[in-house]
Amino acid sequence: MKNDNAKCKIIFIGTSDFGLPAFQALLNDQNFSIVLAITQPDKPVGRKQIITASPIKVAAEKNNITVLQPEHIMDIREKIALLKPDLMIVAAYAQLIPEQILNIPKFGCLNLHASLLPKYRGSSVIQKAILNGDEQTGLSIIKMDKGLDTGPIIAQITEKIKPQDTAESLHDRLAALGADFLADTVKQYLAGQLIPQPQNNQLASFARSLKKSDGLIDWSKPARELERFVRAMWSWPVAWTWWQGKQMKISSVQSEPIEINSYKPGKTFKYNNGLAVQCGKDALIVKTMQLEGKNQMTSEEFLRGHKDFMGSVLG
RNA sequence: CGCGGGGUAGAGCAGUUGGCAGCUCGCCAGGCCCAUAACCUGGAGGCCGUGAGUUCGAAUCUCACCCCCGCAA
Repeated sequence: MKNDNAKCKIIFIGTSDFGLPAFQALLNDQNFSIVLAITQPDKPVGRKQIITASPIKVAAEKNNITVLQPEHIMDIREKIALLKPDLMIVAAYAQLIPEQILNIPKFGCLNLHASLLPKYRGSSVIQKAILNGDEQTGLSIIKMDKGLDTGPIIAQITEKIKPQDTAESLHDRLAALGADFLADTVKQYLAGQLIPQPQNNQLASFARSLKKSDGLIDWSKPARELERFVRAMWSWPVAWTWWQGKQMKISSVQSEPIEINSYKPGKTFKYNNGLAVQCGKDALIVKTMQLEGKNQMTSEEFLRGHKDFMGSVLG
Protein backbone atom coordinates (compact mmCIF):
# COMPACT_ATOMS: atom_id res chain seq x y z
CA MET A 1 0.00 0.00 0.00
CA LYS A 2 1.45 3.30 -1.05
CA ASN A 3 1.21 6.21 1.30
CA ASP A 4 0.33 9.69 0.11
CA ASN A 5 3.95 10.75 -0.02
CA ALA A 6 4.66 8.18 -2.67
CA LYS A 7 1.84 9.37 -4.86
CA CYS A 8 2.31 11.87 -7.60
CA LYS A 9 1.00 15.24 -6.39
CA ILE A 10 -1.11 16.74 -9.13
CA ILE A 11 -2.83 20.07 -9.52
CA PHE A 12 -5.75 19.86 -11.96
CA ILE A 13 -6.71 22.97 -13.89
CA GLY A 14 -9.90 23.02 -15.92
CA THR A 15 -13.34 24.53 -16.26
CA SER A 16 -15.69 22.98 -18.80
CA ASP A 17 -17.07 19.46 -18.74
CA PHE A 18 -14.62 18.45 -21.46
CA GLY A 19 -12.02 17.71 -18.81
CA LEU A 20 -14.45 16.07 -16.43
CA PRO A 21 -13.94 12.38 -17.38
CA ALA A 22 -10.18 12.88 -17.34
CA PHE A 23 -10.38 14.60 -13.97
CA GLN A 24 -12.50 11.77 -12.64
CA ALA A 25 -10.02 9.18 -13.92
CA LEU A 26 -7.18 10.87 -12.10
CA LEU A 27 -9.23 11.07 -8.92
CA ASN A 28 -10.00 7.37 -9.08
CA ASP A 29 -6.41 6.35 -9.73
CA GLN A 30 -4.47 5.30 -6.65
CA ASN A 31 -1.20 6.45 -8.19
CA PHE A 32 -2.21 10.08 -8.08
CA SER A 33 -3.08 12.52 -5.38
CA ILE A 34 -4.97 15.59 -6.55
CA VAL A 35 -3.91 18.29 -4.14
CA LEU A 36 -5.74 21.21 -5.73
CA ALA A 37 -8.24 22.03 -8.46
CA ILE A 38 -8.11 25.41 -10.18
CA THR A 39 -11.12 26.59 -12.16
CA GLN A 40 -12.74 29.79 -13.39
CA PRO A 41 -14.77 31.85 -10.92
CA ASP A 42 -18.48 31.04 -10.61
CA LYS A 43 -20.45 32.89 -13.24
CA PRO A 44 -24.06 33.85 -13.86
CA VAL A 45 -25.69 31.34 -16.20
CA GLY A 46 -29.02 31.03 -17.92
CA ARG A 47 -32.10 33.24 -18.17
CA LYS A 48 -32.22 33.76 -14.42
CA GLN A 49 -28.51 34.54 -14.29
CA ILE A 50 -27.99 32.08 -11.48
CA ILE A 51 -24.42 32.03 -10.25
CA THR A 52 -23.16 28.60 -11.17
CA ALA A 53 -20.02 26.66 -10.36
CA SER A 54 -18.03 25.01 -13.12
CA PRO A 55 -18.39 21.23 -13.57
CA ILE A 56 -14.83 20.80 -12.40
CA LYS A 57 -15.53 22.68 -9.19
CA VAL A 58 -18.60 20.57 -8.49
CA ALA A 59 -16.65 17.34 -9.02
CA ALA A 60 -13.74 18.57 -6.92
CA GLU A 61 -15.93 19.49 -3.98
CA LYS A 62 -17.69 16.16 -4.15
CA ASN A 63 -14.28 14.55 -3.72
CA ASN A 64 -13.14 16.95 -1.01
CA ILE A 65 -10.49 18.52 -3.20
CA THR A 66 -9.56 22.12 -2.44
CA VAL A 67 -10.72 24.50 -5.16
CA LEU A 68 -9.27 27.89 -6.09
CA GLN A 69 -10.95 30.25 -8.55
CA PRO A 70 -8.66 33.20 -9.22
CA GLU A 71 -9.57 35.91 -11.75
CA HIS A 72 -6.03 35.56 -13.01
CA ILE A 73 -4.03 32.48 -12.24
CA MET A 74 -0.97 34.60 -11.42
CA ASP A 75 -2.85 35.78 -8.31
CA ILE A 76 -2.28 32.38 -6.71
CA ARG A 77 1.25 31.72 -7.90
CA GLU A 78 2.56 31.60 -4.33
CA LYS A 79 -0.07 29.14 -3.18
CA ILE A 80 0.70 26.84 -6.07
CA ALA A 81 4.42 26.96 -5.34
CA LEU A 82 3.90 26.16 -1.67
CA LEU A 83 2.13 22.92 -2.54
CA LYS A 84 5.23 21.70 -4.38
CA PRO A 85 3.22 19.83 -7.00
CA ASP A 86 4.89 17.14 -9.10
CA LEU A 87 2.69 17.81 -12.09
CA MET A 88 -0.02 20.13 -13.33
CA ILE A 89 -2.66 19.05 -15.78
CA VAL A 90 -4.77 21.45 -17.78
CA ALA A 91 -7.94 20.63 -19.68
CA ALA A 92 -10.18 23.33 -21.13
CA TYR A 93 -9.38 26.01 -18.56
CA ALA A 94 -10.16 29.00 -20.81
CA GLN A 95 -7.18 31.07 -19.68
CA LEU A 96 -3.60 31.23 -20.85
CA ILE A 97 -1.15 30.07 -18.20
CA PRO A 98 2.06 32.08 -17.91
CA GLU A 99 5.49 30.49 -17.94
CA GLN A 100 6.16 31.39 -14.31
CA ILE A 101 3.39 29.01 -13.31
CA LEU A 102 4.25 26.32 -15.81
CA ASN A 103 7.74 26.11 -14.34
CA ILE A 104 6.61 25.35 -10.80
CA PRO A 105 5.88 21.58 -10.96
CA LYS A 106 8.81 19.20 -11.04
CA PHE A 107 7.52 17.43 -14.14
CA GLY A 108 6.03 20.46 -15.77
CA CYS A 109 2.56 20.99 -17.03
CA LEU A 110 0.54 18.79 -19.39
CA ASN A 111 -2.43 19.83 -21.50
CA LEU A 112 -5.20 17.63 -22.84
CA HIS A 113 -6.29 19.11 -26.16
CA ALA A 114 -9.16 18.08 -28.44
CA SER A 115 -7.41 17.97 -31.79
CA LEU A 116 -4.47 16.36 -33.52
CA LEU A 117 -1.91 19.09 -32.98
CA PRO A 118 -0.41 21.04 -34.63
CA LYS A 119 -3.70 21.11 -36.50
CA TYR A 120 -6.24 23.33 -34.74
CA ARG A 121 -4.70 25.16 -31.89
CA GLY A 122 -7.11 27.33 -29.94
CA SER A 123 -10.58 26.82 -28.57
CA SER A 124 -13.23 25.86 -31.14
CA VAL A 125 -11.16 22.98 -32.40
CA ILE A 126 -13.87 20.32 -32.45
CA GLN A 127 -16.18 22.54 -34.46
CA LYS A 128 -13.37 23.34 -36.85
CA ALA A 129 -12.66 19.69 -37.58
CA ILE A 130 -16.30 19.05 -38.51
CA LEU A 131 -16.55 22.28 -40.46
CA ASN A 132 -13.56 21.36 -42.58
CA GLY A 133 -14.97 17.94 -43.32
CA ASP A 134 -12.05 16.09 -41.75
CA GLU A 135 -12.29 12.30 -41.71
CA GLN A 136 -10.78 12.11 -38.27
CA THR A 137 -9.66 14.16 -35.33
CA GLY A 138 -8.42 13.14 -31.91
CA LEU A 139 -6.78 14.06 -28.65
CA SER A 140 -3.31 15.39 -28.02
CA ILE A 141 -1.43 15.62 -24.76
CA ILE A 142 1.33 18.16 -24.91
CA LYS A 143 3.91 19.46 -22.50
CA MET A 144 2.89 23.08 -22.17
CA ASP A 145 5.12 25.99 -23.03
CA LYS A 146 4.43 29.70 -23.00
CA GLY A 147 2.60 29.66 -26.34
CA LEU A 148 -1.02 28.75 -26.96
CA ASP A 149 -1.13 24.99 -27.63
CA THR A 150 2.39 25.11 -29.04
CA GLY A 151 4.23 22.74 -26.69
CA PRO A 152 5.82 19.45 -27.74
CA ILE A 153 3.52 16.47 -28.20
CA ILE A 154 3.69 13.61 -25.74
CA ALA A 155 0.87 11.40 -26.98
CA GLN A 156 -2.00 11.38 -29.44
CA ILE A 157 -4.99 9.21 -30.25
CA THR A 158 -7.27 9.52 -33.22
CA GLU A 159 -11.03 9.33 -33.42
CA LYS A 160 -13.15 9.03 -36.56
CA ILE A 161 -15.61 11.79 -37.29
CA LYS A 162 -18.93 10.19 -38.16
CA PRO A 163 -21.07 11.65 -40.95
CA GLN A 164 -23.79 12.52 -38.47
CA ASP A 165 -21.48 13.87 -35.77
CA THR A 166 -22.28 17.23 -34.24
CA ALA A 167 -19.76 19.24 -32.27
CA GLU A 168 -21.65 18.10 -29.21
CA SER A 169 -21.58 14.38 -29.93
CA LEU A 170 -17.93 14.50 -30.96
CA HIS A 171 -17.07 16.58 -27.90
CA ASP A 172 -18.68 14.03 -25.61
CA ARG A 173 -16.89 11.15 -27.28
CA LEU A 174 -13.51 12.84 -27.10
CA ALA A 175 -14.08 13.85 -23.49
CA ALA A 176 -14.85 10.23 -22.57
CA LEU A 177 -11.76 8.99 -24.43
CA GLY A 178 -9.72 11.52 -22.50
CA ALA A 179 -10.18 9.63 -19.23
CA ASP A 180 -8.07 6.53 -19.82
CA PHE A 181 -5.89 8.30 -22.34
CA LEU A 182 -4.79 10.92 -19.87
CA ALA A 183 -4.31 8.57 -16.93
CA ASP A 184 -2.26 6.12 -19.00
CA THR A 185 -0.21 8.83 -20.65
CA VAL A 186 0.63 10.51 -17.37
CA LYS A 187 1.93 7.23 -15.95
CA GLN A 188 4.10 6.56 -18.97
CA TYR A 189 5.31 10.13 -18.93
CA LEU A 190 6.30 9.97 -15.27
CA ALA A 191 8.06 6.69 -15.95
CA GLY A 192 10.12 8.48 -18.59
CA GLN A 193 8.79 6.35 -21.40
CA LEU A 194 7.52 9.23 -23.52
CA ILE A 195 9.68 11.76 -25.24
CA PRO A 196 8.05 15.08 -26.13
CA GLN A 197 8.13 15.70 -29.87
CA PRO A 198 8.18 19.31 -31.05
CA GLN A 199 5.23 20.41 -33.16
CA ASN A 200 5.78 21.25 -36.80
CA ASN A 201 4.77 24.88 -36.82
CA GLN A 202 4.51 24.85 -40.60
CA LEU A 203 1.42 22.65 -40.28
CA ALA A 204 -0.20 24.59 -37.46
CA SER A 205 -3.62 26.14 -37.77
CA PHE A 206 -5.70 28.12 -35.34
CA ALA A 207 -9.38 28.00 -34.34
CA ARG A 208 -10.53 31.16 -32.60
CA SER A 209 -13.37 30.96 -30.11
CA LEU A 210 -16.89 31.21 -31.48
CA LYS A 211 -19.48 33.90 -30.90
CA LYS A 212 -23.23 33.71 -31.24
CA SER A 213 -22.97 35.58 -34.52
CA ASP A 214 -20.70 32.89 -35.95
CA GLY A 215 -23.78 30.68 -36.22
CA LEU A 216 -25.44 32.94 -38.81
CA ILE A 217 -25.95 30.95 -41.99
CA ASP A 218 -24.65 32.33 -45.27
CA TRP A 219 -27.02 30.72 -47.77
CA SER A 220 -24.76 31.63 -50.67
CA LYS A 221 -22.35 28.92 -49.57
CA PRO A 222 -22.59 25.43 -51.04
CA ALA A 223 -25.11 23.05 -49.45
CA ARG A 224 -22.41 20.49 -48.72
CA GLU A 225 -20.53 23.03 -46.66
CA LEU A 226 -23.62 24.30 -44.86
CA GLU A 227 -24.58 20.77 -43.88
CA ARG A 228 -21.28 20.49 -42.03
CA PHE A 229 -21.80 23.97 -40.64
CA VAL A 230 -25.12 22.97 -39.06
CA ARG A 231 -23.46 19.99 -37.34
CA ALA A 232 -20.42 22.00 -36.28
CA MET A 233 -22.49 24.75 -34.67
CA TRP A 234 -24.58 22.30 -32.61
CA SER A 235 -25.26 22.65 -29.73
CA TRP A 236 -23.71 26.10 -29.50
CA PRO A 237 -24.01 28.67 -31.00
CA VAL A 238 -26.37 26.75 -33.35
CA ALA A 239 -26.73 27.53 -37.04
CA TRP A 240 -29.41 30.18 -37.44
CA THR A 241 -30.97 32.47 -40.00
CA TRP A 242 -33.47 35.30 -40.21
CA TRP A 243 -37.15 34.99 -41.07
CA GLN A 244 -39.51 37.94 -40.91
CA GLY A 245 -37.23 39.76 -38.49
CA LYS A 246 -37.00 36.79 -36.17
CA GLN A 247 -34.15 34.44 -35.51
CA MET A 248 -34.67 30.89 -36.61
CA LYS A 249 -32.36 28.10 -35.57
CA ILE A 250 -31.73 25.32 -38.04
CA SER A 251 -30.99 22.44 -35.72
CA SER A 252 -30.60 19.63 -38.24
CA VAL A 253 -30.66 19.08 -41.98
CA GLN A 254 -30.63 16.01 -44.18
CA SER A 255 -27.06 14.90 -44.78
CA GLU A 256 -27.35 14.60 -48.55
CA PRO A 257 -27.89 17.87 -50.43
CA ILE A 258 -30.25 17.78 -53.42
CA GLU A 259 -29.08 18.91 -56.83
CA ILE A 260 -31.45 21.78 -57.41
CA ASN A 261 -30.26 25.23 -58.37
CA SER A 262 -33.44 26.93 -59.57
CA TYR A 263 -33.88 29.54 -56.88
CA LYS A 264 -32.22 32.44 -55.18
CA PRO A 265 -30.07 31.39 -52.17
CA GLY A 266 -32.12 31.32 -48.98
CA LYS A 267 -35.39 30.67 -50.85
CA THR A 268 -37.54 27.93 -49.33
CA PHE A 269 -39.40 25.44 -51.47
CA LYS A 270 -41.21 22.13 -51.24
CA TYR A 271 -39.33 18.97 -52.13
CA ASN A 272 -40.85 15.50 -51.67
CA ASN A 273 -43.21 16.95 -49.06
CA GLY A 274 -40.19 18.22 -47.16
CA LEU A 275 -38.83 21.70 -46.63
CA ALA A 276 -35.87 22.59 -48.79
CA VAL A 277 -33.72 25.71 -48.81
CA GLN A 278 -31.72 26.81 -51.82
CA CYS A 279 -28.01 27.26 -51.16
CA GLY A 280 -25.25 28.71 -53.29
CA LYS A 281 -24.73 25.30 -54.81
CA ASP A 282 -27.47 22.67 -54.47
CA ALA A 283 -30.11 22.74 -51.74
CA LEU A 284 -30.60 21.41 -48.21
CA ILE A 285 -33.61 19.71 -46.69
CA VAL A 286 -34.36 21.02 -43.23
CA LYS A 287 -35.30 18.38 -40.69
CA THR A 288 -35.70 20.29 -37.43
CA MET A 289 -35.82 23.97 -36.61
CA GLN A 290 -36.76 26.45 -33.92
CA LEU A 291 -38.24 29.91 -34.23
CA GLU A 292 -37.33 32.31 -31.43
CA GLY A 293 -39.87 32.08 -28.62
CA LYS A 294 -40.96 28.64 -29.78
CA ASN A 295 -39.90 25.12 -29.06
CA GLN A 296 -37.78 23.12 -31.41
CA MET A 297 -39.88 21.14 -33.90
CA THR A 298 -39.71 19.26 -37.17
CA SER A 299 -40.07 21.28 -40.34
CA GLU A 300 -43.29 19.35 -41.00
CA GLU A 301 -44.78 20.52 -37.72
CA PHE A 302 -43.61 24.05 -38.28
CA LEU A 303 -45.16 24.26 -41.72
CA ARG A 304 -48.56 23.17 -40.40
CA GLY A 305 -48.87 26.38 -38.46
CA HIS A 306 -46.96 28.70 -40.80
CA LYS A 307 -48.57 28.53 -44.22
CA ASP A 308 -46.74 31.64 -45.36
CA PHE A 309 -43.31 30.16 -44.72
CA MET A 310 -42.94 28.10 -47.87
CA GLY A 311 -41.58 30.28 -50.63
CA SER A 312 -40.12 32.96 -48.39
CA VAL A 313 -36.46 33.89 -48.46
CA LEU A 314 -34.28 33.32 -45.40
CA GLY A 315 -31.21 35.19 -44.29
C1' C B 1 -37.36 42.52 -10.23
C1' G B 2 -32.15 42.45 -17.21
C1' C B 3 -35.01 42.67 -22.48
C1' G B 4 -38.64 40.06 -25.44
C1' G B 5 -42.04 36.01 -27.60
C1' G B 6 -45.52 32.31 -26.07
C1' G B 7 -49.36 28.71 -23.26
C1' U B 8 -56.42 27.28 -27.54
C1' A B 9 -58.06 19.14 -29.62
C1' G B 10 -52.58 14.16 -29.84
C1' A B 11 -49.06 17.91 -33.00
C1' G B 12 -48.38 22.80 -35.28
C1' C B 13 -51.15 27.25 -35.45
C1' A B 14 -55.66 30.97 -36.37
C1' G B 15 -59.08 33.35 -33.41
C1' U B 16 -59.49 41.37 -29.39
C1' U B 17 -65.13 46.85 -31.86
C1' G B 18 -66.37 40.79 -25.65
C1' G B 19 -71.60 37.10 -28.38
C1' C B 20 -72.41 29.00 -30.28
C1' A B 21 -64.41 27.04 -30.45
C1' G B 22 -61.71 27.08 -35.78
C1' C B 23 -57.69 25.52 -39.67
C1' U B 24 -53.94 21.99 -41.35
C1' C B 25 -51.98 17.33 -39.91
C1' G B 26 -52.64 13.04 -37.03
C1' C B 27 -56.24 9.43 -34.88
C1' C B 28 -60.99 6.20 -35.39
C1' A B 29 -64.87 4.18 -38.80
C1' G B 30 -66.42 3.50 -43.71
C1' G B 31 -65.72 4.10 -49.17
C1' C B 32 -62.79 4.16 -53.85
C1' C B 33 -58.47 1.58 -55.98
C1' C B 34 -54.34 -3.87 -58.32
C1' A B 35 -52.29 -0.48 -54.79
C1' U B 36 -50.71 3.90 -51.80
C1' A B 37 -47.94 8.70 -47.45
C1' A B 38 -53.10 9.73 -52.77
C1' C B 39 -58.54 10.74 -52.99
C1' C B 40 -63.96 10.79 -51.01
C1' U B 41 -67.56 10.45 -46.69
C1' G B 42 -68.47 10.42 -41.62
C1' G B 43 -66.64 10.58 -36.40
C1' A B 44 -64.15 11.07 -31.75
C1' G B 45 -61.14 14.36 -29.29
C1' G B 46 -61.19 21.26 -25.58
C1' C B 47 -61.33 23.29 -17.59
C1' C B 48 -58.78 28.07 -24.29
C1' G B 49 -51.97 27.45 -18.36
C1' U B 50 -53.95 28.59 -12.89
C1' G B 51 -56.74 31.84 -9.56
C1' A B 52 -59.42 36.15 -8.80
C1' G B 53 -61.97 40.62 -10.96
C1' U B 54 -65.16 43.57 -14.63
C1' U B 55 -69.70 42.02 -17.44
C1' C B 56 -76.19 39.79 -18.94
C1' G B 57 -72.11 37.23 -21.25
C1' A B 58 -64.69 36.49 -21.27
C1' A B 59 -60.09 32.41 -25.28
C1' U B 60 -60.78 37.88 -25.95
C1' C B 61 -60.64 43.28 -21.03
C1' U B 62 -57.99 44.04 -15.68
C1' C B 63 -54.77 42.08 -11.67
C1' A B 64 -51.78 38.21 -9.51
C1' C B 65 -49.30 33.64 -10.10
C1' C B 66 -47.25 29.11 -12.71
C1' C B 67 -44.82 27.01 -16.92
C1' C B 68 -42.13 26.96 -21.95
C1' C B 69 -38.87 29.59 -25.26
C1' G B 70 -35.45 33.48 -27.79
C1' C B 71 -31.81 37.36 -26.50
C1' A B 72 -28.29 38.55 -22.99
C1' A B 73 -24.44 36.19 -19.72
